[in-house]
Amino acid sequence: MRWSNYLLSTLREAPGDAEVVSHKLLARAGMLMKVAAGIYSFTPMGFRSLKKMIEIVREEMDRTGALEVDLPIAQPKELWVESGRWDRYMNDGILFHLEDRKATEFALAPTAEEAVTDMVRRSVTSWRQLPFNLYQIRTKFRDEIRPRFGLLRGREFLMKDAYSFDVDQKGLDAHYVKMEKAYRAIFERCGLEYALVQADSGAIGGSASEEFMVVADTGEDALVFSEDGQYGANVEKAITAPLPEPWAGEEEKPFGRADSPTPGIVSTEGQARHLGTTEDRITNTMLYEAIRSDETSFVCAIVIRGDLTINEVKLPKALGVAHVRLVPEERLPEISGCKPGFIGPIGLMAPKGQDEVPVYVDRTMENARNVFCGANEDGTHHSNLSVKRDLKVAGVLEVATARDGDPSPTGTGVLRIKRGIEVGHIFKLGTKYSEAMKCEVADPQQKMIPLTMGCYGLGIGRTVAAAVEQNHDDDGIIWPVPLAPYTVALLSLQRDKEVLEAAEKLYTDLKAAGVEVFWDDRDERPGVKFKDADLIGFPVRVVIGGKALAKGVGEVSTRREKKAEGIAPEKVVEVVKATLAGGARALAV
RNA sequence: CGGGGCGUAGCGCAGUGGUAGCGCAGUUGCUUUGGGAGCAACAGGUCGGCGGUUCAAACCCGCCCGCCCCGACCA
Repeated sequence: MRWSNYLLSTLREAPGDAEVVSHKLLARAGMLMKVAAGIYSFTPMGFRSLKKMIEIVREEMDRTGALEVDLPIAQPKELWVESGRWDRYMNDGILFHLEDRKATEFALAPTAEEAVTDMVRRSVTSWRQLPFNLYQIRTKFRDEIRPRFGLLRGREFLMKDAYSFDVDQKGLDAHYVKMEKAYRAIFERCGLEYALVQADSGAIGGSASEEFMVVADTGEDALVFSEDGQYGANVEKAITAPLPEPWAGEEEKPFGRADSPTPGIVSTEGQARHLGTTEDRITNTMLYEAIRSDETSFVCAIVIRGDLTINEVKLPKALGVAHVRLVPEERLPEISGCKPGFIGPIGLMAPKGQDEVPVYVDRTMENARNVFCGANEDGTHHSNLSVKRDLKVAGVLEVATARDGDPSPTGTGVLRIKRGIEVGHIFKLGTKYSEAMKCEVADPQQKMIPLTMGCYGLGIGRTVAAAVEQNHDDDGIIWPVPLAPYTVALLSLQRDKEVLEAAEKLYTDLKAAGVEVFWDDRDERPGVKFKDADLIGFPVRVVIGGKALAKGVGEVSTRREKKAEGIAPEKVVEVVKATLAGGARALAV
């Protein structure tokens, strides 16, 4: 392709609303344009990279035997009511929805469990028809509360979603492993540094789930890794080995009722300093409203060490409820009798409809003794609390957030925290949707059984953006060869007959050799062409200019290394092909 | 949804009540031609929208819309 026949304009400066590198560079390179918050257009150049990604995913999915389908984006409300997700997503406010002229409601699908389950239940009646795995690559909609980071969190975005159907857990396990392998193949083909981590399964539901993360500082997710590489988890899910207990081996001292004044000091750090102790001896008591799936709720107290924070993703699961939220500050006095900072586990007053406020302690507090806790009176703490002696504990939970340096659950070494971009997520769904939507088949004993499902998402645009986050320098994008819009940029530096003829010949030869070449044949100065080629990030650059041509050579360089070598024109195609075959990391000469 | 900020030419920005500007990009001409050239001329604007105050509003006031950041929330 020749630039003079293309629609492409680069920008010297990034749009002011672009925040992350991938958005800035894709916009400057003229590949991507923002149309509204979280909604983007791909230009011809940008769409080529997106299509490369689509094809890689499609090839690897097909290789596993998965079957491509096309499910609707506009889905009738009744399907979503059937699965129970309409209310849930509407409450969260993230469901794009609309009405047709008869006021029938539709959702713009954020995922397609309902649609695919509906397709399957209309198609199967016998266990003999299983197993299979259905996938699609289509636009998804999520009215994110806060879209941000360019393509990394859009409201309209391209996603591959796959749904496996089996008669039993064993079949699901096999599908899950197959998908994990396919995802590894996909991200490896894209040349991305990625990690597989344990994850929370979130609103989709189900049991096991793991996330594929591209490691990048701009990532929204915090990831926890053991130093030996044996353990990796999203911080939402991560556990630690038991922490060292500061009170280990101590005798229990007599409980000191309200004997420790902490006037006006609400921070754990300040209280520890004031009381002459360390933060791990200060107990924080947090009051949460736990909301069950049937919308009933109760207030409970969570007791945790002052140097730790409660993980609000782990908490509802530990309590066996659907949701938690902190009790609003203005309601605290009616339950505790004091302001935040002085709340403690002893003497809480149950709100209406509740006999008592159950007190749960984090695992790290189970054996705590000789620690301070709030006295439910402003400016006052109790001293020498011993959990087993002084508290009526409703349960011991594992709800602390893992920290950098905490001991690894693998038993050796400590945990380290890195940031990552979630590009894929695989779930073992189980029978959640098949039961709700009566997607059943007859087993060999003629018993009707709900199908066991898995679901597997992969963000197409997000992965392309993640590739840019991971592969760029000050001058622009450095496309991994498999995702490059064109693999070779051909630059003709002057417009005299010799240069143009030599470039024309190379252009023809490269195309004939099956190389995707983008020829910058514009009437621009050399510097402009160099800058634009670097910005767009073609992995290999071929330059035809008066200087080198006078010596009878063209120049070939890689975007990554930027060291140009003079190559005889008849050798250029060969060198380019060899360089691309090696991933364009270094010139193959 | 809470807090903060922004909205002026394609992009980046200046302009605090009195003729709407600058840089880049664009068009034409001349010169230039190996890392975002120079000179000259030109073109391009409902100053986010609506309403108000005023002799006069990009600027002051009100309402609305859009966008960004922090937080809460979240496949």
